Amino acid sequence: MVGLMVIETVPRGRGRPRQFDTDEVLNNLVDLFWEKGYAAASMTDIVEATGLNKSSLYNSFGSKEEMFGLAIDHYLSMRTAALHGVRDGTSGLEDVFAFIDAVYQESTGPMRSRGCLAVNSTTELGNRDDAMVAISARFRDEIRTSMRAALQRAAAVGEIRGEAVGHYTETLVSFMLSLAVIVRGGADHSEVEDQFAAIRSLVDSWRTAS
Amino acid sequence: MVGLMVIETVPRGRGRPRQFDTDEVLNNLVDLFWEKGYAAASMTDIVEATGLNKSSLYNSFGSKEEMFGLAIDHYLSMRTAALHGVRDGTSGLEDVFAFIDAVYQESTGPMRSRGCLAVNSTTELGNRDDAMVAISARFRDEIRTSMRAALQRAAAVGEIRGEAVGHYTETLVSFMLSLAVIVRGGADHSEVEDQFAAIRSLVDSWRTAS
DNA sequence: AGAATATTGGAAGGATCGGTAAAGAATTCG
DNA sequence: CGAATTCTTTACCGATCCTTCCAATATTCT
Repeated sequence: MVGLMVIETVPRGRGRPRQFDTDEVLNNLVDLFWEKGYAAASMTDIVEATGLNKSSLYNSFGSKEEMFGLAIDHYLSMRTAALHGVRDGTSGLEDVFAFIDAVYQESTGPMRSRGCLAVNSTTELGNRDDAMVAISARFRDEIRTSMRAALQRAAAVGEIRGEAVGHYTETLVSFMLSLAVIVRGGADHSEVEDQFAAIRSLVDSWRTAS
Repeated sequence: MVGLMVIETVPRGRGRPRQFDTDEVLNNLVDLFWEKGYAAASMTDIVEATGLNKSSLYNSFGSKEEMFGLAIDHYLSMRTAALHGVRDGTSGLEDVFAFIDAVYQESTGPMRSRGCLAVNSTTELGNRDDAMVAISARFRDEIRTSMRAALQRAAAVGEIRGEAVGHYTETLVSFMLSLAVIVRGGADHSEVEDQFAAIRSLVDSWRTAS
């Protein structure tokens, strides 16, 4: 099959090859901005976090603002990939519960105090930068679309009422965003537990009597 | 009636009296940090926003960090005052709906892009500063307590199921926090509208058949 | 009026901010 | 090998960061 080769082999240009892995640098950038936010992360922090020289960073990734943009994009890609598990699942409410469980794992894991990079960035830069507004909207839409897909499957098999899918979707989006805030705020275990108990109970209450 | 005078008359000290109103300065600080966040608000911004001289600010309010603390406290007092309307109301679900309406007004008003200072600060500084963690917790608890009080009144008169008050409370907290994120993120009118439609529909669904 | 007290204004402080220019090192192509 | 190209290193830039100091100003108490 002679087809379109989407992913080219890495073009080994003429000059000196890079001594770092772009994806690894991106991950380090994500971690840094996730932890400290945009403004509080200095170029010195970036140099330390990536292990690269300042000039190498500017040459390869542009300004701090551009690095942040790349980091956010990278983060969103990861999140989107995770969300597609729910969106493209095969069951209905079961997929929703599985997703909630996954979020629960992260919300009680060692990285919990970082919250969500998208939410953190939205509240830090949301009203100042048009690009950030677009990214924020895309992030919420990604959640929304995935939740709705699962809920529509649930409605299709009669697990829940079809007319309520819209409201239910918004409710799930709401829980996801607020959890990011709560976890980032250093809430203790019981408070997080209460939130998850509430959302699980709520989703469960959506089941039709059948 | 000879009693304890809690509020003394303002002690007019010996020297030159202040030429500014402390409360007004505090309001200006709140507005600034609300709009720009902590890190992005420079001392120059603070000077401009308050109209005071830099030295006057340091003399009367301490460092930038202390000013931020005072601003957050001030903000929380205002929020708490507003929440006590719900907490100490006389009806049940009706008070909840009234509160939702009030939040709706703010979420669609001219200041909507500021979101909530407490939420913004939580996501910006939440995991770095113990004092911020405490303030974040206090803020959430304030909402939680008020919502629970209203829901308990609702349960007492049979509007809703008493066993569900806990879960319902968490759900309302969740909506309040996520709305702050959504609004701050520059969401368009329809998205905000969808969120409110969902929460109103949800609360309405809590009503017992009776 | 004079001493005491407090705020105000402006200038300057060291540190750190994000960013850049130029030389050195490593690799590929002719 | 030598030219061309690219990345890395080092040093440095002006601007801005938050903060402090000190003299000038304004008010109250004696």
